[in-house]
Order: sequence, then C-alpha cells, then structure tokens
Amino acid sequence: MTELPRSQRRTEIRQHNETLILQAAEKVFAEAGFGGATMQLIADMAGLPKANLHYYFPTKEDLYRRVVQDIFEIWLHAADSMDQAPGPIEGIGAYIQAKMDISRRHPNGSKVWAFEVMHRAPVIQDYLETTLRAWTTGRVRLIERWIAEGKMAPVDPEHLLYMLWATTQHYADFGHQIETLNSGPFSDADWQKATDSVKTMILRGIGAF
Amino acid sequence: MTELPRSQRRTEIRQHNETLILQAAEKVFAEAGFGGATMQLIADMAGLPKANLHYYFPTKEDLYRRVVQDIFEIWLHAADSMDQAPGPIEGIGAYIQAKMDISRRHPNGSKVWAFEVMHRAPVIQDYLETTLRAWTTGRVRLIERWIAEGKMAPVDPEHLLYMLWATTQHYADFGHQIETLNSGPFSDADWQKATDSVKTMILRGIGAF
DNA sequence: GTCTATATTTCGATAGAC
DNA sequence: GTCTATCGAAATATAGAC
Repeated sequence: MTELPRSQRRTEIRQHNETLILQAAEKVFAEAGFGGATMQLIADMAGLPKANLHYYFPTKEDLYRRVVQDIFEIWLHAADSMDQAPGPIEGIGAYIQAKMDISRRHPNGSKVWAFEVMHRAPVIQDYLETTLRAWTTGRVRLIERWIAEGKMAPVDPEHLLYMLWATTQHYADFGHQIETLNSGPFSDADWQKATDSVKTMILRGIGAF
Repeated sequence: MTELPRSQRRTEIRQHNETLILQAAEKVFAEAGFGGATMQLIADMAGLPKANLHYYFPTKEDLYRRVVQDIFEIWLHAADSMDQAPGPIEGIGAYIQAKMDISRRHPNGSKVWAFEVMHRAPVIQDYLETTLRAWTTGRVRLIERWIAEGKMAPVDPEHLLYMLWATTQHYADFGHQIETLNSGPFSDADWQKATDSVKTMILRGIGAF
C-alpha cells in the first residue's frame, strides 16, 4: 500500500470525521433544537470522544452554523428545475417534485431550518436578507411573466411561493404527526400519492390547467 | 374595600401569577424550544423570582406541558366553523379564516406546537393518537361526503387537510422569514391579502369553484 | 490527530427565613 | 405566597499526555 504524504492523509481524515460529525449533528439539532442538543450526544452518535468535536469545530455554534449553511445550499439547488421551464405546469410541477424529494431525503435538514427560522434566524439572518431575498425576487418576476402570458391565473406570486414552501416542507417538519395519523412511515406509494396530490391541488389552484 | 376570604384571595393570586408565567413561558418556549428555554428567562419575562415558578409549576416539564395543552385546545376550537357548513366553499373557507386568525393572534402557540411535533411529540403523543386522529377521521368523512355530492373535485382528503394546516401555520411558524422578505411586520391589509390568497388558491385547487 | 481528566459555567430544583 | 442563597447535576470547553 502506497504511503500518502502526511498532509494529504490528514486532510482525508479531517474530511471523513467532519462528515461523520455533521451527519450526527444534523440529526441531533433537528430533534432537539440548538439549545436542546448536547455535544456529548452528537459525539456519541458520531462514535467519537467529545473532545474531538471541539478539535474539528471549536464551538457548538460553529458546528451548528455549518449544518445550517449546508442545508441552505441544498435548498437553493432545488430551484434550478423551475427556471428553464416553458410554463407553470412544468416549472412549478418540477419545483414541487424537487422539494418533496428533499423533504423525503433530508427531513432533518428541513427541521433544522425550521428551528433556525423560528428562533428568529440568529445564524442565517444575513442569508435571508441577501441570497433568499434575491432568489425570491427572481421567482416572483418569473411568475409574473407567466401570468402576463396568460399561462396561469393572476395569483399573488409571494403567497404562491409561501404555499409551495409550506406544503412541501410540512411533510418533513411535521412528518411525525403525519406518520402518527398514517399509523406508520410513508411507503414509496404514499410519497407518490402525496406528491401527486400537492401538484394537482396547487396547479389547479393557480389556474395552470 | 371589602376583604375577601383568605382562600379566595389566594386563588385569585394563583390565577393571576399562573397567567403571567404561562404567557412568558409560551414566548420563551416558542423562541428557544424546550431545551433552549431556561426557567430564569421565563421568570425574568414574567417579572417573578425564579423560585416562584417552581412554586406554581414544580418542574420545567410541568410548565411546558400546560403550555402545549392550552394551545391544543385553541386548535380544536377552530374546527367548529367547518362543521355545519353546507359545502366546501363555506366550510373550508371558514376554516382557513379561523386558522389564519390563530396564526396572527397566537404565533407563539403555533411555534410551540411545531417544536413539540418536530421533537417527536414526547408530551402530546397520546393526544395525536386519540383526539387528533378522531378529529381527522371526522373531517375526512365530511370531505368525502362533499366529494360524493359533487361539490368539489375528488382530491385526497388527508392531503387536503395537511395542505390546510401547512399553509395557514406557515404564516406563524415562518413569520420571521416572511417578515424579512416583506421588509417588515404584516399590516392589516397584508393579513387580508394573505388570507384571500390562501382561500382563493386552495378553493380553486379543490375544484370548489 | 486522539483521548482522559478537569476547569468553569449554567441550569433545574430546593431549603428555609420572612 | 415571596424571595435569597445554594445545592447538585449537566453542559461547554480546555489542558495536556500520548
């Protein structure tokens, strides 16, 4: 087995452990919030001594900040599907699909985001005011164009966006409540039905068909 | 000024202080979650020494439980409007109105509920399985009847209910995000517009008009 | 880069005088 | 019923040997 340069090996180890810690942290922060999460619990879940967490992330807040930022990146990517679409049926349909997939694959990330916003966004307030606002403005323009072209009813674009966020994220953030009423976890078919229901109701609701 | 019997006076004092504490607790629990909230902070906000909180509510969990239960009562009341309605336009329209009013008047209560559910409902799991499930079953039946009577499109009733909860509660739970994008708090007109938008999109979405 | 032991702070809860 | 003082537990963070 060939030896790697020491610095490169260290970088690999660092990357590996950071990933372990971030995965554990996302889960713990999602289920307990920032205040309820403990470094000990995250360390146990990552299978590392607590002191090692502080080696990689000096403070609890540094770790939390990284978790929130990573989530935000995923969220922004979901919007790409909406942009080159010819109209709302394809564009908003694809956006709902992407957001429902994220709720399914990253339920903990969605919850951490919800915690952060409910906490008045102490960590990501600047992102809200810059990146998210710019993103929103762009999509409002897109929706306004579709309305002007007669491709959908004249709904308020902002409130449509809020409805899209609310309905799709609800399946992640309130997943426990839904699973309780459903008497068990969602199957593939359940997710398909949920996604179809959301698409149908919203697309009809905005007069896209 | 007439003297009251000692026991009656004590009851009055108790009721007054409990209200003070519960109001402060709702706010603190909403903004920090159970783990992030501290008895000291609640005491300061209520204007009482910390020890007095433990006099009225022996443990932090007792206090939290009361806050969550009080919220649950308000939620259930909102459903009354839906029941004696002749059809979905009146029934679901009134339910949206009631839920939007709650989001406006009790934003902190909504957040505490969201925290609790995201926390996997350690305190109100039994309510979910009994009261909420029974409530949901009843409303599913009602919606199925409206569908059978041709008063709305054949949507999935459960997913319609999730959409109603998600969209209306979003204005409370994610109020900070919305206000940031809105560059300020909602005015009367903003709330009116939001409520109208939600009503229009959902009622059209379920084919009620 | 790892890990045990520990310093320091903060929190929930209580004791006990008033 | 109120309030100061404080206990004991638990949390964040660090020191220092390996």
